[in-house]
Amino acid sequence: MEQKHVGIRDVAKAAGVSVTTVSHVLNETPYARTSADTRRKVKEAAKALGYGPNRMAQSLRTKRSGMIGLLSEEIATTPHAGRIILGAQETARRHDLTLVIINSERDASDSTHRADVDALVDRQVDGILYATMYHREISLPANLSGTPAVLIDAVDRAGLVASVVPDEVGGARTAVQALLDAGHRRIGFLNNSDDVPATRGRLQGYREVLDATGVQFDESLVLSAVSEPAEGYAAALRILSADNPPTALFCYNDRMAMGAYRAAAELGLTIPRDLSIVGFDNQQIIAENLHPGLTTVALPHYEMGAWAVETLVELIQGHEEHALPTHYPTVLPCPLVTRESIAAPRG
Amino acid sequence: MEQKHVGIRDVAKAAGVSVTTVSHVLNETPYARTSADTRRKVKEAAKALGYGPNRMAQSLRTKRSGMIGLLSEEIATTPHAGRIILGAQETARRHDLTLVIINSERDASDSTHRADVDALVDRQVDGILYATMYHREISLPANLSGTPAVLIDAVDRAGLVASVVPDEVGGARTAVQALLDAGHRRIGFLNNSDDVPATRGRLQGYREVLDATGVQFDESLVLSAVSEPAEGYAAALRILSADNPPTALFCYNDRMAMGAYRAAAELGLTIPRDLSIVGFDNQQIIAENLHPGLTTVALPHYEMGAWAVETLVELIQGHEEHALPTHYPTVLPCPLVTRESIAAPRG
DNA sequence: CTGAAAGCGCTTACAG
DNA sequence: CTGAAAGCGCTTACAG
Repeated sequence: MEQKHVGIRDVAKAAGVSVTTVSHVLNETPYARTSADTRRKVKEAAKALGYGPNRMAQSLRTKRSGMIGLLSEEIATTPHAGRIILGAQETARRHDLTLVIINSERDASDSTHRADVDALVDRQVDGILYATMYHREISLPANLSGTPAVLIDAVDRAGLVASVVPDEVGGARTAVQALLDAGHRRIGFLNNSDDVPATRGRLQGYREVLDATGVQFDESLVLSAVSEPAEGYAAALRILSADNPPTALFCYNDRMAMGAYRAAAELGLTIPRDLSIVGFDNQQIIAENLHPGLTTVALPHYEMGAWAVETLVELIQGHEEHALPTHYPTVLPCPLVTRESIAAPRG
Repeated sequence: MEQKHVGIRDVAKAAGVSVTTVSHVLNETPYARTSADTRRKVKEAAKALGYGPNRMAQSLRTKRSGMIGLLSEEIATTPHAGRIILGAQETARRHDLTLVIINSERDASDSTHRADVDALVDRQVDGILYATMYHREISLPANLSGTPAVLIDAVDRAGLVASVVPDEVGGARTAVQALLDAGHRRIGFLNNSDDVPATRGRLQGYREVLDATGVQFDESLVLSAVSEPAEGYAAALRILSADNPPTALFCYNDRMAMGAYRAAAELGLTIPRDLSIVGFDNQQIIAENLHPGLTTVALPHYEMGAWAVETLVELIQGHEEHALPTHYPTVLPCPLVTRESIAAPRG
């Protein structure tokens, strides 16, 4: 039906007015006064013709594309990423912004990253979101500096751009507190062996809350391993077979917790009767389907995506005064998701 | 640094030539002859100024935006979706196309879908990819008809637009054949209870390969349930506790297989010694981390994304002659991923 | 081999 | 309250 593109001129002709007037009524230009009758005629003509303004032409004229770019490392292939996209997209839509997503490989070269940024800049995006697949410290492509930007789940080594990350310390405190509240005092920690912010933050939270409760920190209760089920299994087996084993385990993530479940089963330990476990990440498919369901701490992916867009919008509009100094990353809470893997210690 | 936008005029000025010439050398216009010296000067000036053409201005002029839209239902939140995006994006990049992703809610209204299509059309995308979160039959928004489009993991009820789906029948044949090859003859099938193409196709494949092998179809061996771990567990418990239970289970998906593993464990059955299991989907986190690893059939998500973009590019370029009649959906193979859950039946 | 000029579809001072 | 005209940054016949 709309074989040939219908433009603002067609609407003007149909309504018997000038294109100027059509533009004013369709955009509801605040200072432009138009008669009710004219407005009606224009709107009717536009609807009848199925007119939609050519956004590229608009952008060219207004210097605002209404698009923001989301540059992400492997985001499309990592399980949590979807919620970042969702949070960003729903928020973007609320601001009438279209999200353009570019997925780069995890270990892409600097020049690839620069090319991705250039692609976005050439497309005149109004701002850029830069997301990593897990909480990391990164250096940004130099050509990003000309465009408003915010980092998601990452902090800028140079401390120049706004960023939002999960509250690793607080999340760990929450998780361990749940164990303490249930009465546990010997709490093992299966930590990640990578030197990333989450590793350090979760250890810090673990220690802080133990301190606050007056429980002596016991180094032998903390094991580091690759944060996957197989390694979590091995580490759990080791710690649970030791003398004076812990009555509860705080796992760096749900994947390691998955391994810990298997270790417990092999050792004849029933969860949570003989062993309480708390995870981190709230990775749906794991936490919901382990038996019993895994109590864990959720990462605020959706919220980070939403926050990032809100902040980007402020940057674009030049309301930076409202924003905090960008070198302090914004930290979002990690709430506890209670299922059935925690009980009081035996006896 | 690049405070004010550098345009083609700046390059022309710096190189001491006209904008026409700059355009020709930068775009390598085939019929335009330029001296080697001019080309060098232009390229140097462009690089020195960090010039990148304004894609919106280009598009406005050329009527080709170089963008294709990916409209998806919940794609960002479903575990497999990432691979569709990845396949589509890598292929798009190879064709110098930018992918614009719009995520719509699963049960969005028709008007929301229309609005999403309009958003893409207003942005002048050259074509649209429409993806669903699992193999489905759908009706397309009417306003899609003006734009080249291809469906991913979905077929058009009206049979008008090109589409690509997994070979459900073939995948099921492959899965069941693996069980037959191991020597099983009593093979249970835990099917999905939803009336979707995968349910029908996988049942068909199961029957076909049984027939081909001369194994009598036994209705009591086929159970239908919600395709989740809990229901898979219940169904497996039921079928394995019956008289003359099957020696192997073909599960509609890995999630149900996950439940079947638990049922087997409770029944004291060791996999694969006492019971062989084959799944469908190759959902990484499940299939890899179940013990023993789950042999399953992979869905060609990446390939569907890639195929869809290739086909869309042909449609855009008007090479439809190459394409098959669009009312036959293209079907892509589902290969077996062998792990450790299949062995010969006991005794 | 090179350049002047029209025009893609809009918005926006500006004039009336 | 309404409209003629300039111009956003490019590409592309066309002329030379």
